[in-house]
Amino acid sequence: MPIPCQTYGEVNQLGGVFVNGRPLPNTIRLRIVELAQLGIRPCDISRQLRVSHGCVSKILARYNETGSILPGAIGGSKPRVTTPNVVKHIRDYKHGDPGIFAWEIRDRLLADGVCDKYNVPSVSSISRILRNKIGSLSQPAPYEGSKPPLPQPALPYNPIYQYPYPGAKVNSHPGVTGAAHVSLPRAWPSAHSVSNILGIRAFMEQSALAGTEGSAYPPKMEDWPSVNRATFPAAAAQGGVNGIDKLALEADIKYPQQPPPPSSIWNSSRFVLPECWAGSSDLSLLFPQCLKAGKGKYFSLSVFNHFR
DNA sequence: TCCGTAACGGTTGAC
DNA sequence: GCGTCAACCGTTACG
Repeated sequence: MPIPCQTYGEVNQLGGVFVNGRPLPNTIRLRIVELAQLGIRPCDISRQLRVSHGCVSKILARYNETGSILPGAIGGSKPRVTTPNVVKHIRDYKHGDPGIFAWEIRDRLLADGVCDKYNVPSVSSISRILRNKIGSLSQPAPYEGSKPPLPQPALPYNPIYQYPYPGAKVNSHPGVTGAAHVSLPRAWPSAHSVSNILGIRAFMEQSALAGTEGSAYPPKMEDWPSVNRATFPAAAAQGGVNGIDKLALEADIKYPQQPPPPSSIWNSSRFVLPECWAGSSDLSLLFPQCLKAGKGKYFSLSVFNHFR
């Protein structure tokens, strides 16, 4: 039984803070995968970060499967399977054979490749379509008229859904195959992959650019907010939770507003802390790939290796 | 002791 | 604006 925590949600058995129903901050998720890649056992990661071992297991499993450390899309509804195209085919089948059964229509949708097993309408759905949308064959369907409907994709899944089909979780990144290993850096250029994230610059730029057109991430909390919050640094002096600043965690939870502009973060190859991070704790705690290069300045490890 | 996973209570967002 | 539904979340407990 988690202990209620007045400000930051609840405290788990390990003493870590979590918010029920909400994903862990990306910083923690990243650390979990980083530590796993360093060969640290999940049980040790769990204890060190004060995250339940079940959660560690889940995050690592997901990373193995998808190459992404990000949580899935929360909320929303499943897309409709009865797209205009499907309805059209149902109507065609019915028109060609008025005595056709719904289950036969379902089989034909599969056989003709109109749908696959994941998005084929149920028999009851087909019956409903026959009853409501088709009814009398002499009447045009609602969307058939002088003004055609807007085109819809054959697979109407909302792009925010990473996995097009239930039970068929595939990586949404191009060129990604199923097999993956935690201990090996990803070879593909995944915006979510740790191998890319470990290039902290890309990490930060994507964070700062979240929400801009073409960004890999929507401008929401799920997308790297915790490292660009004005509240991020001060919490170190207040005692971290899970090795992560409380305020950073809180910032993650509350969807704070504006990340610093990229230009304020990156100065050429140097990572320059935004002013709002003044007095920051050592970022290398969160990002071991960063090397402190002086007051408020960090180098990414790759930059360091390049110049040494 | 470690790990995978089902159950649980919770949040979220499309409809 | 609100309720419903079905996604997802992390924790906990169990084997």
